[in-house]
Amino acid sequence: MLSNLACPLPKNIIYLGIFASRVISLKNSLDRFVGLSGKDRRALERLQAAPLVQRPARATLVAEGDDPEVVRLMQSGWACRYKNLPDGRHQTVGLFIPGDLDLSAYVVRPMDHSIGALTPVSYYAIPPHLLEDLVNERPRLGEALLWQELVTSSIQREWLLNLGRRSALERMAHFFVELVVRLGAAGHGSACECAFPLTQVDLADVTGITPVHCNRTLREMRQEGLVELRSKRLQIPDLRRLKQVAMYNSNYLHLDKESEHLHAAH
Amino acid sequence: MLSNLACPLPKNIIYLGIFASRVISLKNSLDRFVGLSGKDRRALERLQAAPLVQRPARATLVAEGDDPEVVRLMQSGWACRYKNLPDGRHQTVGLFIPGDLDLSAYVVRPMDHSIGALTPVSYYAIPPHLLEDLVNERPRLGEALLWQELVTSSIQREWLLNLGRRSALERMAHFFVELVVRLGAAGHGSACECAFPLTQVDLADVTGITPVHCNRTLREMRQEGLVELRSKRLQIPDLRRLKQVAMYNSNYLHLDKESEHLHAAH
DNA sequence: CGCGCCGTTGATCCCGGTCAAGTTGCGTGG
DNA sequence: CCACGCAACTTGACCGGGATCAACGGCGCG
Repeated sequence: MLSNLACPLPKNIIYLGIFASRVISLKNSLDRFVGLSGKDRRALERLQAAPLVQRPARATLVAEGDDPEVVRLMQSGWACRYKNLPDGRHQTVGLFIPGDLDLSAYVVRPMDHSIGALTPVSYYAIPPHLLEDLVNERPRLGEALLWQELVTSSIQREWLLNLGRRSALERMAHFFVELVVRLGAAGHGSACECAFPLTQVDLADVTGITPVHCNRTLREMRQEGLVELRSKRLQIPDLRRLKQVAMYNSNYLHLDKESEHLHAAH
Repeated sequence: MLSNLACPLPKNIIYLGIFASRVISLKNSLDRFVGLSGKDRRALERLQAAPLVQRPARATLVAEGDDPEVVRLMQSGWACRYKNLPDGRHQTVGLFIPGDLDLSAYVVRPMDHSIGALTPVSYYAIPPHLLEDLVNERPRLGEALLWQELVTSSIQREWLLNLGRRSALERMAHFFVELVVRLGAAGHGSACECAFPLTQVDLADVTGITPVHCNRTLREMRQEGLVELRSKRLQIPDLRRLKQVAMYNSNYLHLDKESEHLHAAH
């Protein structure tokens, strides 16, 4: 599975900048959810003690059946969760971008899916007990983690709707919109453009179609002026129209909690 | 949406028996995950203070966009989560059976999906603050709730694989196996038989196909001797074969934590 | 220079969707 | 008691989105 993806996220440099204060992205994302006090934030900074692991594109970070030993906080690059069937079929069931957290190891149990690097990645390998201490000390952080998990769960439900009821073109449109929105919220890319390091095969794995049909659908979208996909970058000429095509409803990302910051911070 | 389902879970009587000690099923399910101490269990019993709500079949328990005000602990009957598209298409994205918990309200935010009763249901309407107090007092319970949520998430991932890569027949087979296993683990039904109050339309909503094709697929399964579905009961003559057809792998339900009970209890 | 990954396109097939028309069975009201 | 209505289930005929199989071009890298 090791390979060498030619264009490893041009924006990595920016990610690194954002992570100058290394856990800031996680703090931002947790903060958005529940509102953190100064003490909560300082407690979070202890995560910086965790080692930073680097892996090449296409590396398997954790395989189905493994007992994961660390909680992973993505620092740069993209990764995905995926599941296999014994006859070779497989489906991507989730996407990690920088700032995303994988809590699989937080409550120990064998993995029911695998995690693979889509690009070269780096992540903090956080020992579960470190997180556990943190949560015992600052219960609000535990709530924040539950929040994180609930949002991940919510995205999965939208993907279920995607795979169950949207057409191939609608699925791809929906995925593209979700992508710019999530990346935008995390501080990468604008409202209508972002990095897109996935191959067409990767994209087919995400959308539950075949690579061939993925190619044809992309051509159609290109001809319709819905998206442009060149040199590992995604451009959306008319986001409003793409959202219409995708029947996109942003409610499932729960990105609108900013107003509630006031409640807990002090 | 109100209707009158003729056969409201013959086993309700048994459910009621099981709930003689009303939260026992929740305790069992949480206990399986993390192991609870005597104090944890006694704390859980405070949930009995929550009011027991009854709703008819086909009632909407919570609608997309609502701000849910209570955490729901299913006591009897079946319910499901579902999502709609503006043009009328919709997809079931999760199933509630007795003992299941919906934490949507635990961290307040508008619902990104709806919850509907598939049969007459009753559930405990737990005020979030009650749960919050419980968790602050007994952090282990917070961990148990996170566990619950992680397993729910895991089931959703398996459903993603289902919708993305399994054929109609495989999906239905997989759903049936999951059902007997989950119901069995919750103490309802045997390894090869259980209640099945869903209509073919409900089943089509779950499996992401049309009711017509659902009917034909059921016929095929019946002819193959894979399942029998009569008078709201599901019978599986040869569970092993059905599992093979479904390419079923039980790892995602994480039902094998019993051995770890010892760790925390005292 | 050649191999392998990625993207692209054509030809053909088939699973599952769509439309339409029954049938069955139960609950309700005359 | 029967008539009616409606929801669930069933089946047939046809269609089409997407899968499958196969081939080829571009290009980065060893």
